[in-house]
Amino acid sequence: MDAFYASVEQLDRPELRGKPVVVGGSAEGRGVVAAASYEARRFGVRSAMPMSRALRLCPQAVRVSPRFQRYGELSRRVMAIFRSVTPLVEPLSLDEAFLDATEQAAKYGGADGLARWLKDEVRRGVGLTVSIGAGTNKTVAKIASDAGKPDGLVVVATGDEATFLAPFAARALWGVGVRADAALQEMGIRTIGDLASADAAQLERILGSRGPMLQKLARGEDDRRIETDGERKSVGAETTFARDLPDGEELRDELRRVADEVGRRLHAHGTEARTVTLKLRYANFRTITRSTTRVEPMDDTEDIRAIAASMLERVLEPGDRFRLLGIQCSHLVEREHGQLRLWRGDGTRIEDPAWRTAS
DNA sequence: TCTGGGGTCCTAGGACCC
DNA sequence: TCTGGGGTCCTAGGACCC
Repeated sequence: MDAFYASVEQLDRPELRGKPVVVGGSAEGRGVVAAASYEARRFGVRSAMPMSRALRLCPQAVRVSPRFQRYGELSRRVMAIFRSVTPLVEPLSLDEAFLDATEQAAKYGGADGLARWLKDEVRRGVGLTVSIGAGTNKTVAKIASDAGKPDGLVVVATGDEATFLAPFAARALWGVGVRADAALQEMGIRTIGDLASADAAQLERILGSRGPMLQKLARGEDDRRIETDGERKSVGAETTFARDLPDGEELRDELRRVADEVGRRLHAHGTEARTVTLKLRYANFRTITRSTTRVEPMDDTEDIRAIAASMLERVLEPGDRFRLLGIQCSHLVEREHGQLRLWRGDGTRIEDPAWRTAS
């Protein structure tokens, strides 16, 4: 989707159409930009930018707080349109998905025809524009969709993969972030084409074990499948305070609030968790995590809060000030209400399907 | 200019087991 | 008296994605 959150706001509030819209937290609350409309991007406003800076660049921009529930609704409708074409849909986020339509494309007159049909359906059914990239693998499709934004449609023919990718910045490749990009630049590698032809040994020294894989992707060789059954592995919540907090009542209140939120989300997902991780960011931005794992899964907010609180106790030093506190739960286990649970002497759970049948 | 919040995956070291 | 090799699990940190 194009500038998804901002586009949804412009869809729901016609008075915002044609205007610079920036979705994100407030500048006073240390918010950053989650999405910027194309009108705002013309002023240099970008995602992940501090809101204070965004509003300096574009003072006339309308700032809107995110409404994730609403974005989720529209996302589900878009994904449903995708699934009406093929069951092989892999959502990457609320606003992006891979589709494997190898079997279905011919029915629509090929990749181009299918892409046009999808764009029309989304515009008609949801009222938003979508950019589509088509190709023989994920890397090519992804970069093709970025290349055409907004409202784009780029189809890369079979056999043209490496040639198509070569001129794009290495940073455009999935898995090359700021760090890897900086290291590559130092080696004189700027484009995907440079990466494709770089010395393999040198690349591995710089990127480690990811080197060979990234080089394969850069050459247009990518045989990753569409994964339709992505199971959630963690549930968490975190909050950045409007101002740095010392240890005290306020910090304890925040910890309680975050624990409540995590407990609520855990419940909503119908899961319990064996591991609780406390995340703290100091005023100087240094971030630490502390985790504890229990044999028995927990979903009780009070348990989560107590565990997080005791970990906080253990790291606190006089004079510490924090800007962020978060709690993540992992090692998720499906919740079984009211069902008898059996445990072995060593603390492991009896989950043998044969035992379940026998019971 | 001053850095969100939701995640995933990987690595390295250490405890522990046989 | 000195220390293998296979494995799993946990912890902490960090890169990366949208």
